[in-house]
Amino acid sequence: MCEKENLDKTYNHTETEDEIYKFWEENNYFKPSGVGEKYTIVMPPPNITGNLHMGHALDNTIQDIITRYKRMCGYSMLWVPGTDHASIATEAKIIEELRKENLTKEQLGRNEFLKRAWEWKEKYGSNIKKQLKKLGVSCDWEHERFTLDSGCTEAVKEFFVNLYKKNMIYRGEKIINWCPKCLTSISDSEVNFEEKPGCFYYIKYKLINSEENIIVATTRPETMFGDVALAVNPDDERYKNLIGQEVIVPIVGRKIPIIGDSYVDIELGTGVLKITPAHDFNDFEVGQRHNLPILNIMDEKACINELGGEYSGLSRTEARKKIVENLQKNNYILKIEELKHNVGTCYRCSTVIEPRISTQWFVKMKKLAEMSINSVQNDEIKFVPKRFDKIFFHWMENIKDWCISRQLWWGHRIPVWYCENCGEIIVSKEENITHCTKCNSDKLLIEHDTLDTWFSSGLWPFSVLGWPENTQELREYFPTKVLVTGYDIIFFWVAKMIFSSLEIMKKPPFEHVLIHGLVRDSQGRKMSKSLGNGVDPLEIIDKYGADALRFSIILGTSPGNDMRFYAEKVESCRNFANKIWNAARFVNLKISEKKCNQKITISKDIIQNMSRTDRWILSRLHKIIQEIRCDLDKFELGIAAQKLYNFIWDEFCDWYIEFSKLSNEICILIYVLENILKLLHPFMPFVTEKIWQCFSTSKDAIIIEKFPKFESLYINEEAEREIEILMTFVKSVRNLRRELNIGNKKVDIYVEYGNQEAGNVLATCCEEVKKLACIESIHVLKPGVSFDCECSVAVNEYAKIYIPTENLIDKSQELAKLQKELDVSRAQLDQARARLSNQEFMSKAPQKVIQGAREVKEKLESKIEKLLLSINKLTK
RNA sequence: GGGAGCAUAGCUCAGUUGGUUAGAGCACUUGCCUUACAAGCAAGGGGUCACAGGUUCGAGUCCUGUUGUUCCCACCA
Repeated sequence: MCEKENLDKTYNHTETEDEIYKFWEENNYFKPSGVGEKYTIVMPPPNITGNLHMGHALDNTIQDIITRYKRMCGYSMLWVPGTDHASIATEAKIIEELRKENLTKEQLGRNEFLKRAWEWKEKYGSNIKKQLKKLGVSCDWEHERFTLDSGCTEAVKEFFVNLYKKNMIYRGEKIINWCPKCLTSISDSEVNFEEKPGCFYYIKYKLINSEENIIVATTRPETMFGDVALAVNPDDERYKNLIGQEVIVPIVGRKIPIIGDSYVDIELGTGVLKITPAHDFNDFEVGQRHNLPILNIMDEKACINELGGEYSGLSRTEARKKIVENLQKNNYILKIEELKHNVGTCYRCSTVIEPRISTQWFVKMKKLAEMSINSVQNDEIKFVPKRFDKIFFHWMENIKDWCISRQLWWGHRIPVWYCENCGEIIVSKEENITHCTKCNSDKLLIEHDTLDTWFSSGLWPFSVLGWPENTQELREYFPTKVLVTGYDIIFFWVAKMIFSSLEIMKKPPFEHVLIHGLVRDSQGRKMSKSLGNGVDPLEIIDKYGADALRFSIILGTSPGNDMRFYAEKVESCRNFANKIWNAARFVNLKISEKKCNQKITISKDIIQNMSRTDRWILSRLHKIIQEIRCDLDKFELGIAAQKLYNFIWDEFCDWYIEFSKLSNEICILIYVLENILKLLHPFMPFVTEKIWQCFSTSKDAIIIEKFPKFESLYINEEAEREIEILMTFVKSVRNLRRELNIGNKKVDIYVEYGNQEAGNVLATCCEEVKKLACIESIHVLKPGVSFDCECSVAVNEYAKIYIPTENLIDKSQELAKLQKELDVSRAQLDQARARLSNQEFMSKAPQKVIQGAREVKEKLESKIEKLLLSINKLTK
């Protein structure tokens, strides 16, 4: 796939990514292996209308990391992709398109309209697929599904009929949320409340047989034509004697009663409420309780109908204006107060919702909600992070029946026919019902309404596996393991999958729900079209590479928390990809120098004969392997990424590679690099695969390599401690060099070791130390022997280091430096001593912590001793 | 009105069951083109972990309260 020679100094993602993706696809690496335990993820299906945005990028990166990790761990990994027909959103787009041709959907007719919609799907539905591939998702594209494909349609019909037979679906005339623009009902969860300015109109209603007026405060005077009563609280001293009397609705002139109902809040407004059952949810309920008539005064577009007399045909807002003018003219308005209030709007088009009485289909939610709550309470389904279960419970506990019918054409038609002859409702999975099942009449009306999009996506975890057919795949790959999604669609989607699955599959659809936050802009604002602050993931991928984008939205983030998007962060991740690229180039160089690239199997014997630095890096690597596995199993991707970043950059590149420049041993170097690449592959799939293909001795692809396994054999605390000494020493010398401002000049140093171990380590790693700290020669001093020379000194817990030089630091400056260090060390020592002399600490703290405190104490004592000597000498 | 999150370096964020001297990236200062990498290397500065109490041998972490902030749910009087 690539030439080993002449590798560019800079990693080029543009040349790499598409080629690598093609390589994976052609080799069918995304398909489940069929071997090993099954692991299933279903992709939240993006809308066919949509383009890839940062939310998708995040959601799918998380899923891809899990997928690649599990695949490398030997699972038969199935990640099912697909798209959602998004009935209301897509239908709106097509109507928009028609409008440009001066057509309405009615003019076009249902069949032609649907033809258009399918054309739209064919045209744009694959767009997002291409975009997801750019991101590097390793889902099984052969399993790709669509919520409106024939299998999903079968599933929807089966589910509907099943629930209907169990009396869990019913048809009823209720007040529902109506969007006057989309011209359809929508469910409670599809309503957004927005704060909008409005007015409180105080209107006089004249009592019959009296000159007295009752003042009613309302924000919607235009609904007066639908008034059927005034209501007061029966405990309200001011009004309770009025209950039973009648008033006249101004302008309208109709008589309506005054009723008592405890729903009325005495404190709010004037304490009198006008009851308009057809246009308000609460009024509807009050009306039901008091057996009041229902006067619907608006049409489907929320224009006043014939009941509105002269206002008939006007829109809600126009009518309000005209009616208020009329009321003012006739002195019916006492006052008008401005206020801000929350108004329900359509989540798709932001039009103000009009509550509307209509006949719709509903799912009974009580039992389903109870089951769902139980499954989360019993930990059959676990939210990650856990706090989201509270939100889920609260929502489920207060849920009302779910309105599932939509007055749209693009969607699953409700499988129902009505007999005009006997009134029978026929619910059937059959395509063509021609005769009534009860009276055999052929006068049947077909139900035109379609189902809420979420009704079909609620079945997604099992419909994509073949349900309602009892397929082998369904038996093997259901339930799924984890569902990855943002907290913003827990109610829309997650909840629906949970109860649908519990009801029909008798099992939870997944074990974990991994919740992530929103990707916001750099100022913390939600990315939105209207603000124009959206960041296009494809542009970022183009510029920095998919690996960089992926890593930047994972690194240092935690589940459920929002994050801000910064190009600078992507840039630093791009640099990280380049760093690994160059580390690999270095290893490759070593290999070609040695003309040897055999793999090694590491045994105990070999480990014992290895150099200290090799034992150290292997120990560190295996600790990291253990931690990464642990973090990934807990879905702590952000922490895992951080650890990898630090290990690769700070330990492997900055120290081990430097060490290895002095060594001829390359087996361990190769071994560590290969393991690093495997650990990193789920996060940065492209660059790791590219390197694997270029450098690896193995012929296969890294995507199907085994994920590194922790082996305690490699853990070597001694080597870690020794390298720690070495690093501390090198850093001290470097620090002193910097202070002395001696550039890159090689120096001679004189050293007094703090203890035997330090002496041994530094003696045996002499070459490494010299190279890393730019030292010409090291002269070892005997402990306690005073060293008289014009030099500056650095002190740490392991050694005292002198550098003779002409550019001596000012004596007082040097003294101040040492004094400052002494003060800090003394304070720390005091702390450690206090802790160790504390009886309760000694008796209650774990041994590990006590031992740690002892070590700290010893190190500090050694350091302080040396510092004091140096200070004494300076002040002499 | 009910609930939840967040508050840690100049900025953006990590910090998993409480345990040595609180971390990273970016930005900043200084010196280096040291043969993998200037998209780099090395050294450094910068934090009362919002505030006030409490529990504990020990609190950024747990509890209570306060302040600020964001979000969710409910709600067209």
